[in-house]
Amino acid sequence: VAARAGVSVKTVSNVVNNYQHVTDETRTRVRRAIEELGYRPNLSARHLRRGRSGLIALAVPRINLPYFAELARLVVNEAAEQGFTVLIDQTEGLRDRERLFVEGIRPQLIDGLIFSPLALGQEDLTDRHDRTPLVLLGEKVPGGLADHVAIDNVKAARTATGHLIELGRKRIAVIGDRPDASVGTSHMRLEGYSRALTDAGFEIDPRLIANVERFHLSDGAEAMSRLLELKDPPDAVFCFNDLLALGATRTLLSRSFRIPEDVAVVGFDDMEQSKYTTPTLTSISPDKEQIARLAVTLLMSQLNSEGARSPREAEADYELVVRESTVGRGVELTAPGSVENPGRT
Amino acid sequence: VAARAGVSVKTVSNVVNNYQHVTDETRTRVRRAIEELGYRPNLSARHLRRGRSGLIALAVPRINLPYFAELARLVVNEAAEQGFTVLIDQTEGLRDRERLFVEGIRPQLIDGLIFSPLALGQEDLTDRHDRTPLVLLGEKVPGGLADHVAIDNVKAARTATGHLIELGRKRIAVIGDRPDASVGTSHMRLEGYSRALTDAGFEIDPRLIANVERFHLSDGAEAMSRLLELKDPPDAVFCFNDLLALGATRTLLSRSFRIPEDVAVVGFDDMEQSKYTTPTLTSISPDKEQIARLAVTLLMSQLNSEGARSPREAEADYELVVRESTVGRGVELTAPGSVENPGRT
DNA sequence: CTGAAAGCGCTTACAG
DNA sequence: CTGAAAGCGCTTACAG
Repeated sequence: VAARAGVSVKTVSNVVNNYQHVTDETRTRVRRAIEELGYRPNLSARHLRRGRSGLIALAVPRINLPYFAELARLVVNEAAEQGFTVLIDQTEGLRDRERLFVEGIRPQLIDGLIFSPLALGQEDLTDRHDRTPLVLLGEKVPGGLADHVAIDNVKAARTATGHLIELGRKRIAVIGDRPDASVGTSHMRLEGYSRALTDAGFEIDPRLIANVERFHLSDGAEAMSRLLELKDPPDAVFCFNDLLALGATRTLLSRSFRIPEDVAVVGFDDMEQSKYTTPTLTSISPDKEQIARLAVTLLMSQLNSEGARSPREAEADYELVVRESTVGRGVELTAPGSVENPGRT
Repeated sequence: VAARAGVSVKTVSNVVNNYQHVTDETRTRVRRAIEELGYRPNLSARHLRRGRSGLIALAVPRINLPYFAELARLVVNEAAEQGFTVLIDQTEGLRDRERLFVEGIRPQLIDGLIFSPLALGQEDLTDRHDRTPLVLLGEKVPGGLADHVAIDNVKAARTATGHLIELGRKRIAVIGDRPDASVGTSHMRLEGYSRALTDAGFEIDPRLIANVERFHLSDGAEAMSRLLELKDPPDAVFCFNDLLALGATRTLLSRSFRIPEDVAVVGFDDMEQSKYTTPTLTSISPDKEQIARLAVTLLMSQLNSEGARSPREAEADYELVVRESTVGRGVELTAPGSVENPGRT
């Protein structure tokens, strides 16, 4: 290597890696040599030798979905602070692809995986051969087989539904049930919705539960259309994410329903743009920064623990951000949105 | 390695890499051995030996901005088809960070870089020591120093402005000038705007040119506020991206201006959600899929060409998607948006 | 504080 | 069709 530009290989290595025991003078001499020769250490070689690559993967259904895009941004930043680089995998929410990633599609290249599954089942984790440290996000896979970060979805859905009840809404619909995904986020949010209604002495009307294939704009728009066809249509709708809510909003406004006067709308995720839609969208806002931080921290703790550590659960905070879609322009203040019901204390 | 599970190292390698000259029987025997031992090839070692990592980086200002999120999705998919994995860098649009990435922050780890710069200057490319293949996106850096993919921004801006002129608008404002960025996208779009006006015999009123710090929602909202304070406010506004347009829309609607009756709005980028806002947003829609494909293709061609190849320019198509924000509900058809003026033929 | 050597786990000419 | 060996470019005990 650039050894003959001054001293020995060892010394160069010491300088490059900022180790001790090098005279200041030698250090500058080596630095200059590196500069002159345009030397760049080969990271693949370093990885091979160190047994660690400094790469982690983030696997999400689709990176362009606002929630995942925002999360990706935070994970990339958080990882960078720990000296790690993030590479992106897209599962499309397909079970087969999700299994592939959990099984380790890039053997021994990545040091860890942060994974937001949609369809993964417990048995996929039990079968797991790959030993890459894993942190699961959001969707809870039963069995406690891996580290997991999420907010309390049941409680959050209760908060959202409770908000609508407090506003005096009587027929509260929900968009986002996915009956096929027996376990998971949808299920927990539906549970929270049901509990809130029951607690308030409401009956649960199954016709007000609209299911969807995916959590996209078009699904929300279509589901809302179906709800409006009921002979006794809803006066409020709780959507399991903001995209569904925007889709529903579109349907409502294009049919000249007023929001919130005729139908109040609540979303989930609090994506960036929900502050700027018309009306601005009331939404459950998970602390995404905290989620990203917890995920990276848990991953690092796995990396630094010898052997298998017992899996950990971490719960992130959330809050309900109240905006025009439930309370109208009346309370529109200068602030972008008032806050109510913190996730935990 | 798993050699003693059957034959020799060479044979195992042949099997793993799907080479010829292995009996079917041997092949299955080796496969079984691999399975039994749970063997995973070490990719770092392979990279070191092959001199190629199969990793490419995508550097964008922020991964959560809808345009870049959508682009990232397509680049990741396109790269995956070529057997490459994408890792994400965020520059925040800061010149110093952009220089860092162009200089090669991960020496010899990535095989190539797809880079969407905001602040990079010609001299940053001239000084470049790093030899990693590079493809620039969007922002054109003069000097023809690297491969480059973009749409014709001048022409696209002309199309957008021309659309407003055809609709009979007289005072057409623009949001998105960035006077400090002397060269670049903003500049070209402003140029297209000016030409369209001049061609139509309009005078250019500098008070109708609103500049912004960044291309975010809040910048659009603020710029629109400023334009509305003019004693002769605009009856149309062309925003240099959809986020600016949504911010402007928010300001307009919250002050009870009607879109498009009072003010027509055109955006740029045609992000997913612009089909579902109220009103839906007329926007210049670059062919993002084509951009991603061209970018990856150019990168691969650099990888496969021995020595330095002379830089190439590739132009992607665009179209103007006309929606409610310029023509109102009247023409709302069943289709998500009609199309006008293809980018090129 | 520094030098010479081994080894991380692959792949690939080179013989056989 | 297969075996034994060299080498990718680092880092790191091990001597000195």
